Amino acid sequence: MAKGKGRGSISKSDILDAAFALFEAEGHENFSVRKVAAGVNVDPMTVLHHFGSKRELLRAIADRAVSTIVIAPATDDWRKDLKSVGDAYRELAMRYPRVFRLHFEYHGTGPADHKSAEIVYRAILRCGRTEQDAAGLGLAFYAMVLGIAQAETEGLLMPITDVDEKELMALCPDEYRATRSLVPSFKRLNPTDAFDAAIELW
Amino acid sequence: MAKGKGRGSISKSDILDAAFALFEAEGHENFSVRKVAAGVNVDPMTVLHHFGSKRELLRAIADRAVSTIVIAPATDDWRKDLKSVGDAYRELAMRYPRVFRLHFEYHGTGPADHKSAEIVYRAILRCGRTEQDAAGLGLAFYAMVLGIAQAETEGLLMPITDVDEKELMALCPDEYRATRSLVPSFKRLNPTDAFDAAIELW
DNA sequence: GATACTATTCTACACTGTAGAATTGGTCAA
DNA sequence: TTGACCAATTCTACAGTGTAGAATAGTATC
Repeated sequence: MAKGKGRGSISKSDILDAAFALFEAEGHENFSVRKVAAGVNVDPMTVLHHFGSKRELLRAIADRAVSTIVIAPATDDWRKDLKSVGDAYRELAMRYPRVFRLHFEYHGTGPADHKSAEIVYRAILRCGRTEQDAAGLGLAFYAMVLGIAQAETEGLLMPITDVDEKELMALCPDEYRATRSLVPSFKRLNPTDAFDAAIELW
Repeated sequence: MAKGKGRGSISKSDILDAAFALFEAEGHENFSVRKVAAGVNVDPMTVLHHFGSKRELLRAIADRAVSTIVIAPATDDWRKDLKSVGDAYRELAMRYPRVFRLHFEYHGTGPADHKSAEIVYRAILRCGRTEQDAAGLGLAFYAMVLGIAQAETEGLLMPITDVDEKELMALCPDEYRATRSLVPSFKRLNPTDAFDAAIELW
């Protein structure tokens, strides 16, 4: 069963596989180079030899996640295109919620992938924006999509809990009139609907 | 000069001050309980005694940042209100770029503060949304604002560098037509204008 | 076979968070 | 004043971290 310890018995991508799985299973805090190494029965320094440093290993994990995004090709409906890019990122976030955070850490909030960026820019240009506006709006769109996707993984774009409800209802009734009036809506919040509503703004 | 080492010579909030400053100066990676302790000439365990754990100390740092936000009171112009909430978060992000990240970690992407949330919900309700839409849009607005603020701290909502320009111009001219056509606009991108344009959508 | 090279492991170091015990100093009751 | 109690502080120790640098093993080229 045990693979020999000789050279080549474990490849760089095997290590990345294990690292990715470990990160997604254990989260950032409990992730360590040594655990990755133990998982593939290899010396910790072997991991570093292949990836240079823990930081670069994490970057590789983030890149691997992004590379699994599937974007639908552009259509003739620009809003639909925006939505499908957004959906792709949301889907990624739900699939790998923990790894998704790394994306923020290593790519900030900009387009990590030229292909999806092109779709976004094309869509925004097509709805009659100036080029200067389109540049800024494109990045803003990304920021929104990633923000929403992350909110979803954190459980913030979900129906509020009873505890939350109590907290909100404890607020001063006329100082927090709007907040309180929305409590029933927060209770039946649907992430997908919320996301769609946000896309409708564009 | 040296404060006595007796009890009470260093308060919990002194420690928090030092921790905050250290985090903002050194970043998440180089932050440690032991360094905080050394900075105020105290045993590391004293720090933990006051805050329970490193994690809770970080949470306290994040809370302290959020508590410095100054939100302009609501006006009769709802869009102006949205903008001023957004500006407040952007300003916070620019003031404490490193600590700002913690906000993501500990509050996700939802409203950390009921006061600013109330302004947002009130604004969105006032422009004729249904309550169900307003609930989702309110959270989406937050996600966008925090996303943009973070993008700005990462240098992504800035004019692109010559290196970036080269990379973009190396893309296939007709597959990436939109991206390439926007390059001049990316070069003279103004973060504030971009943010304003995004607010205009609402 | 000798050489060169690269993947892998071994060893060691400085650093981390924090559990648990020991100590110090202040406060209040007797 | 003495003693008891308690909270703030420090001490000690431990298991774990990333990784630099040296040692080793295994493969490919001459």
